[in-house]
Amino acid sequence: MNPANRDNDEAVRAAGSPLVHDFGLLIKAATRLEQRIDTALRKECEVSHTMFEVLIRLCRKPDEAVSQRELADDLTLTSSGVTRLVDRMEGAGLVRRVPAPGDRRSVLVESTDHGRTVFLRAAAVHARVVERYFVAPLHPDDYGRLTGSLGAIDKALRDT
Amino acid sequence: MNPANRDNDEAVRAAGSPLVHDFGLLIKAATRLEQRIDTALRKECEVSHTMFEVLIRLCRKPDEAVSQRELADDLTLTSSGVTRLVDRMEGAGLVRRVPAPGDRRSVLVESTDHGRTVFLRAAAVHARVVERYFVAPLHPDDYGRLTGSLGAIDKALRDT
DNA sequence: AGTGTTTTGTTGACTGCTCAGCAATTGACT
DNA sequence: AGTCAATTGCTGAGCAGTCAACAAAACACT
Repeated sequence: MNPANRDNDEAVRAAGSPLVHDFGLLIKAATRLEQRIDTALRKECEVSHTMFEVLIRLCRKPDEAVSQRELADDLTLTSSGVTRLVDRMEGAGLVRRVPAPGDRRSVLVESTDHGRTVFLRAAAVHARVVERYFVAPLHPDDYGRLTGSLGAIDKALRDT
Repeated sequence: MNPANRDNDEAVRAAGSPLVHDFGLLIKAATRLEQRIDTALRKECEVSHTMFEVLIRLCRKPDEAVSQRELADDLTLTSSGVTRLVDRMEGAGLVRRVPAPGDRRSVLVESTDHGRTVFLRAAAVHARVVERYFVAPLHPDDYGRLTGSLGAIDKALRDT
């Protein structure tokens, strides 16, 4: 058998490996899930999923202002990505930039009243989709294991 | 208590809900995982993660040519996204377009020899990252449950 | 106090996708 | 055969992010 054929067979084997398939499943499920949420939020609340994630972070504690850097880390975005995201959200009246007391480089972002109102409507849409495609398909005792596993993966990623 | 305060409290409660957190974990873990793979593949093999996924699909069976439509469905992309992706991959010599016998609208895509070579190198990189951040962090018996759960979620998404 | 390093956010140029609109081909139904 | 609908891929325009380069402020260390 010549080398080209060996390569070919090896490629076929590698492409069919269960690890490749399982990992693909994670990426695909997450992608599809995010797309569902995003289109639902855009249609019903005129907010993108990313904006919704910002609002989650901002509404977690009352009157909590969060620096753009912190947002970037939380959302796995670059700082310039956050700059532009906050630009759009500010334009839509969802958030407001305020200077950070004690650090004149930093910019804090806080939710407006309108932002909180939109967040509440969006949270209902979000809950509906999550319930339907994330909770309902799972056996009840698999749910806890799934989140535990995801937590372990996330930890491994953050630790390095 | 006035309505504004009630909204505020409700927003705080919604933002802190465990479902919101757990779902965020899934999205975040998948995003970070994909970013790792993508940067590793770009650095070591000069291929994006999306291109790698195309090669997986094309190398699964020897000499299997796949239509662009099929690729679009598999990768959760639009057809125009695939058009442009295949343009770039063709430019890089990884794949080749061939006319579909029996349907003059459709375009089949097949891997070149160079595509298979690159795929083999990329598969090694992919395996390394997946092993480290997807397999290693999990308890062995959680792995099977995780993929089962992901399969159930993916099925629910595809069925509707 | 002064100097080099790090952190923070912004900007210009680019990438990789989407959406809307299109032409070509195919299929479905009389 | 003839028409109307659906499918397939392509293109222009636009959006949401990246990266590289930057200025301003803060920090570290003599």
